Amino acid sequence: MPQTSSKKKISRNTISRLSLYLRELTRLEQDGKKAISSSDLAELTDLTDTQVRKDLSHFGQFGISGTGYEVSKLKEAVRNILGKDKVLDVILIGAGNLGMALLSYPAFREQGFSIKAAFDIDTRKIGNKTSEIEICDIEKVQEFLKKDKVKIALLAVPAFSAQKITDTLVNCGIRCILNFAPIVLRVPDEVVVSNVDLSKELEVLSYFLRTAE
Amino acid sequence: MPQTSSKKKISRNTISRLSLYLRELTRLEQDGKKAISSSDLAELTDLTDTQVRKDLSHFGQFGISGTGYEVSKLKEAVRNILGKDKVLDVILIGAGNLGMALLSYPAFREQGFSIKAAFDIDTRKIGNKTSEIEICDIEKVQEFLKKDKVKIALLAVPAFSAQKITDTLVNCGIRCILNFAPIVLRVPDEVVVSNVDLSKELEVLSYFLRTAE
DNA sequence: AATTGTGAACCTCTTCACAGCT
DNA sequence: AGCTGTGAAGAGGTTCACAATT
Repeated sequence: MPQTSSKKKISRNTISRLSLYLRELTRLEQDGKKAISSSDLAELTDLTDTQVRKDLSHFGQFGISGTGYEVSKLKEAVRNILGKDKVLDVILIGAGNLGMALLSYPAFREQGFSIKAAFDIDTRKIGNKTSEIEICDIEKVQEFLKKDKVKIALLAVPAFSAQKITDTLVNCGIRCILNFAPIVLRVPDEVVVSNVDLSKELEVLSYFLRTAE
Repeated sequence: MPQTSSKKKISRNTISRLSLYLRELTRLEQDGKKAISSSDLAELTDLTDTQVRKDLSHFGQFGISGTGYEVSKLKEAVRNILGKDKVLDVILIGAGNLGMALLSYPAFREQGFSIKAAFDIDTRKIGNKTSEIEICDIEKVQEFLKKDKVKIALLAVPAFSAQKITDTLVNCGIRCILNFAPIVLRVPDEVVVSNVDLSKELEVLSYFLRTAE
């Protein structure tokens, strides 16, 4: 099997932390900061200096001994690692309360994500327009994905219909799903799912609230 | 220091998984299922049977050798562990797009969480009512928390104001924060924060999309 | 003098393997 | 026979400690 570049498998936690670094580096650059040390970056992200250096070391050597990291250079490097050097196209499935909030969430565009289309099953919603995006019939998602090779889907539908739609999406070439439905999705190995589960997060808080008493 | 019960510290991941178990157990109970084995529960949550048993073993012995677990009994046990035997009161800070979506998110009430009040800084929004909740001036949150001892806050405000409001909330007795702002919040040790960071999740997907190519 | 990059040590979480229970 | 509960082993992730670099 031909291996393009890095052999070692990088953990999801490492990638999550890279995302935090990118956020802080972007702020630092805007604030006109030129250089930063691993310990200062750790301070900003509530991590340790070694953790920062170890994370970065998986992808190359970006620092200067005695000086630290050049902010804009490191920012670009992390952007590239995360695949954010180009705009990422996504589609939205489900135009309920949550879906509509996602549509009008300005941070998406600012962060380099572009919602190309939105779909819903509810005929009363179809045809509505928000933030330049028209809501289309879910039946047309297959047709859409045949033309437009979007790889990422935001899934904001009720739990009971999430698996069925997921199967369709995967069949049509979707490779990444950001799932808001409170259900464990079944997907082939090559498809990546991230879950945003508000109830789960609240239950975690609830547990720690109780144990702290 | 008097220790109520268990000494050992339970990891956040374990608690997250308990939340998944609770979800599936609730479904199983609704479907009329009486008993379930650790391997079947593992199948439903995409985990391993040993993981399920190990997680539960931290809190006691709930199963019957040779038979498995009684669904409704285990469900109640997990509910209690997570502190969901009583309704959990929360307040909402920030009534923008996301905040409003949270207000009208029916799953909250269904899952035993109750939004007691909502606050915003924007005078145009103050006074509006959604789902029986009136949006109040953020200036009144201190006064509110003096009377109503809510311990959990949903923080859906822009990143630039998140830390300042957090400081106020913590001073007024808030102990748990579900943070939607893309920023690492500084809080005292006794305060627990969970983060919901859409950009981070998308960046993780973006990374895995790129490496899969 | 300050800071990076990294092997080794350490720690935490997951999985194995099996004794013991129903 | 089937399944739980758990000590021990294994895997994975984090931190330590320091040589190397500017």
